[in-house]
Amino acid sequence: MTCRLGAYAKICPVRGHAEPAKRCRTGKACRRQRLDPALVACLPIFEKVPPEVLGDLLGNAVVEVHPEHSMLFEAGAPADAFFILLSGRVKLFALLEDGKESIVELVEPVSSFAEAAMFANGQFPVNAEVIEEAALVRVRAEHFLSCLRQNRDLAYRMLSALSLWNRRLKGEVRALREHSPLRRVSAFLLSLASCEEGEVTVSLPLKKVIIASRLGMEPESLSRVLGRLRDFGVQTQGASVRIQDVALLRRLHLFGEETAPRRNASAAAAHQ
Amino acid sequence: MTCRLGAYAKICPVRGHAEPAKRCRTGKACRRQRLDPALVACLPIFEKVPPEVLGDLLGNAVVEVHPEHSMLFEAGAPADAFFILLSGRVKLFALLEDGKESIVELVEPVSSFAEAAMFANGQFPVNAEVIEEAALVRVRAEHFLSCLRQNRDLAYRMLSALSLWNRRLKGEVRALREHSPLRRVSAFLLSLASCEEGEVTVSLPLKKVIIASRLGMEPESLSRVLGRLRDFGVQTQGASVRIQDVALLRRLHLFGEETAPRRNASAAAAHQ
DNA sequence: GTAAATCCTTGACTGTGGTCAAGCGACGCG
DNA sequence: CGCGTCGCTTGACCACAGTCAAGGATTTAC
Repeated sequence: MTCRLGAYAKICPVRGHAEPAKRCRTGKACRRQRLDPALVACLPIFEKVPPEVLGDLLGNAVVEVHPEHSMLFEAGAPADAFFILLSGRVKLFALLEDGKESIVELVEPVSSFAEAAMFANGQFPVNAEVIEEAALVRVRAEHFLSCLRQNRDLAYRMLSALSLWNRRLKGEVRALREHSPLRRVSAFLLSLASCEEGEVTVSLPLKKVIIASRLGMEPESLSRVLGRLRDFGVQTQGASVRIQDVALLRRLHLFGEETAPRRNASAAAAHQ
Repeated sequence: MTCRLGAYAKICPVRGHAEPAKRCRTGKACRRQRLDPALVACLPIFEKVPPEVLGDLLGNAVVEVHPEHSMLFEAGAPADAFFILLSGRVKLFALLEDGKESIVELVEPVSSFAEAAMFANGQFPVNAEVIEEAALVRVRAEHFLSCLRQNRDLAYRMLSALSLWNRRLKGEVRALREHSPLRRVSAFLLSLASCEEGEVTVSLPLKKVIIASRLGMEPESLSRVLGRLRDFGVQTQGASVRIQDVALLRRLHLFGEETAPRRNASAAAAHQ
């Protein structure tokens, strides 16, 4: 269905919610509010969890708003929970012998972290500190794991979803490493196309800035590539893209510009 | 420990075994030989499985050598196994209404496929055909899942490992999307460095061609970048790289070339 | 309605990564 | 020893993606 474009097939629907989970300005204490499960349903581990189960799984979790500089956990502490970052930023870091920090990762919304430690049933391997007022969901390991125990299917669903994500990400890495921007764009367009040949009109599911960044290029470059694709029968106007010949675009994607004859002449002729 | 370089920390040890699992030329029938668990221990799902358990888990699996064009499974068939490709190539594809194929993915060694379908306990969503004589391990779902059932810890270990891989891959995607080749190389070097500041000499764990491809660039570019890094106190000769000042390299990686003063003068002075 | 803002495109310029080609050192082999 | 291959570096060249800046196009606000 996606013709070797696995990487981009799943690109659009999820990730980066439009509204970054309203941030309530609090002083020091972390204010709490109920969590809408839909906000986290797109996370890899929850992707295959049925919505009605997800609520139970999270155990009426609340959103905690933590101010800057608050520590979420320290390395070595028992990993009795994992976290979902809805907005703000969190820094994961290790402390070296000489007291210096070594940043392991900057977590950005929306994503979970410390799940691995929880599953490993051990201790947090690093420290976590809020570096920008953050809305967080703390999921208690005890409850979470007991849900998994009661509902064996759940673990399998998560394994399945994570396997798929691994596959997707690997594909994306490959595409970024070895495909030109033009190929990445054509792959993206093809992943949107519903048919395998002939003409089709697709509508871009996101703003071009976002698409560009997902494809690893600047919006200007995306514009230019779309312009270059015009010679190959791809008309773009606004968010709707008309692909005159899906098979042609696919050849272009697979074999590059030389092998695919331009739609230039015919297109130009048709215009007049 | 890796200072925001998560993506590359795990780059070296695993992946792409030196010897691609000896390929025994067979006619049509698939010859079998015992499987060395060490060959597959590096796969994401098995990464955290203790070696002694891995043998049981695979249930004295054998390596089957399948000739080109053999079908491994068809879409819709019950997903009663998953596969590990040791050598050769396998094509995953869907069949469209009009009978045409749509390639979903080309699987390359060493990697597993169809695990997601097995975990989901359903049917294979696509067809799989060997397109280049392939050494494969077929892991029966029944046995595999019953192992998971008996040893609950196993599923958690796999969840943990897959979560970590997801994190790593996400990091790698980010690096490829938004870091310049120079930054990727410096990140790679820093991930090899054992200390956080001062001088250190690391030895490249792989051939430069391989490193270059992992970092998403041509070997020539890697050469040039290493050359440019010489101005910043990074001397390369052969596989050994001497980093004069790890902290300096880190600044370079984080903030770019402008902010990090060149080691040019001092280095040149030191040489004479 | 105009004005403002946002989104997108286009142009010009520059840096630089890919490509082709040659050169170099190390190593293995007859 | 010469010869080859192989891994790596260097140079020259060019295509092209990033950047800055300007100008449309479209939507939103007032």
